[in-house]
Amino acid sequence: MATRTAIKALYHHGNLETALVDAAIVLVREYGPDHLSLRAVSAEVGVSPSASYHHFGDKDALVSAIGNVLFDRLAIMQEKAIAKVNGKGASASIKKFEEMGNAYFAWATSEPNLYRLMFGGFCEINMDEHESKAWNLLRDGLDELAAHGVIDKSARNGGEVIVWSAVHGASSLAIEGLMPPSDFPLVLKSIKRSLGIKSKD
Amino acid sequence: MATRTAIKALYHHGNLETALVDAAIVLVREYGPDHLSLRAVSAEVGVSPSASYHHFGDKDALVSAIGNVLFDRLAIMQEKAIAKVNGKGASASIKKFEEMGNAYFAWATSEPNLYRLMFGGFCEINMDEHESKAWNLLRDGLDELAAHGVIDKSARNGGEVIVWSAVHGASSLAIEGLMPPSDFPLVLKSIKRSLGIKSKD
DNA sequence: TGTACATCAGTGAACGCGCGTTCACTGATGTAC
DNA sequence: TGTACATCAGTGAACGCGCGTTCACTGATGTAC
Repeated sequence: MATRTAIKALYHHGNLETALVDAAIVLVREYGPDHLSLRAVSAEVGVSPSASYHHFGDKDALVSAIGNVLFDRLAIMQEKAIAKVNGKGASASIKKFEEMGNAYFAWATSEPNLYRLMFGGFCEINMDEHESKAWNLLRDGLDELAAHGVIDKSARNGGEVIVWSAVHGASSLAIEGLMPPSDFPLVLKSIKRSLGIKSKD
Repeated sequence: MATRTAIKALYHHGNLETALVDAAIVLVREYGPDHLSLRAVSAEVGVSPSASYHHFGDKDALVSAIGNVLFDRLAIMQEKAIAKVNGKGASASIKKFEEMGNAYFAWATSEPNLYRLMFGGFCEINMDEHESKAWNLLRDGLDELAAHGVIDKSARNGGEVIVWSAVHGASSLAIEGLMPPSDFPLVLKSIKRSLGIKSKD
């Protein structure tokens, strides 16, 4: 029954929690992490401001939920980029590693406001769940490089921190207009050099 | 005359602009860059909210002023750190370079809220004046390394972006609890490796 | 040195606004018999 | 299958608040003569 469904859609939402998070992401993307308000998010979804309180204890809880979703999305973008790389040898593992970095940087710079929310101290990030998703990608990538003998043990050790620092730093500086995005290849090359991966160019 | 001075101190401030910026920094340091309000800043100084408008066109102008002052302070900290290094040879230039990085990281992690204001998209940074102060320090440091033959031309090229990305990234990740501060030496070592500077340890 | 006056640097009341959060409520849904 | 009722997922009005900004104003200061 169309009426039934329409009423249901209007009244008992069914997916309010997800809808609120999605709407919040739309608003953050547009107006920035400061300037986010529960009332605006509720209005965007078409629900009363107080409805949110059935799903989130307070505004901070919503913001943290957003943060965790964004970490997921970023990781998914990276996974897609890796999946596009064909082959299995040492050079494929290098290519995957590069594409992971490129995907990260591309996502960050194309979504500056979302990236600011993630890393600007706005949200509590659930380390166990989401940091480790980003972290695991990086760890696996480095492990693969090590397994193919592309990097040695001493470079493997602490590689995650080294790589993430450089890529995150470049993303952040580019977003804030302190580094031209076109310089990212330089940063990527320096990361490879610091890990002992020879550049082809 | 004491009375005269007291009245003057109360009324015509003389240094309101500076006082507002200083008070704002105190408040940002404590409560974060979001949560800064012109009214709170004015109250902190002991002046009416509208007084600020004789010195700053709007809130954003004050925030940008803060940002520029903070970039200065950070650069000054680094200059102090460099100044403590004795000697003139190649190894002194390496030591200076390391201390510059350490000073940057130490300042950032000890003032997370100030650092967030600088790099969180809150303020317009006056590139010509202040970015170049940070930039010039880095440029000079790298030039000195090159002059002493510690790094070669290909490493010198683009060195600023590479170093700043890594150090800024590590600072930001540490502040957000995504990297233990004790890992910074690893990052510093990797920077040196990527520039071709041999680690002593 | 004293006075008149322009300018400077503040005051304080008021504006309209959007915010987070609360509360008593009610319509829709699911379940037990 | 039908009914009674508990629970779920919303409504909407209201709260008190702090905000950025404006405006007409006034006391203090500096300057010209």
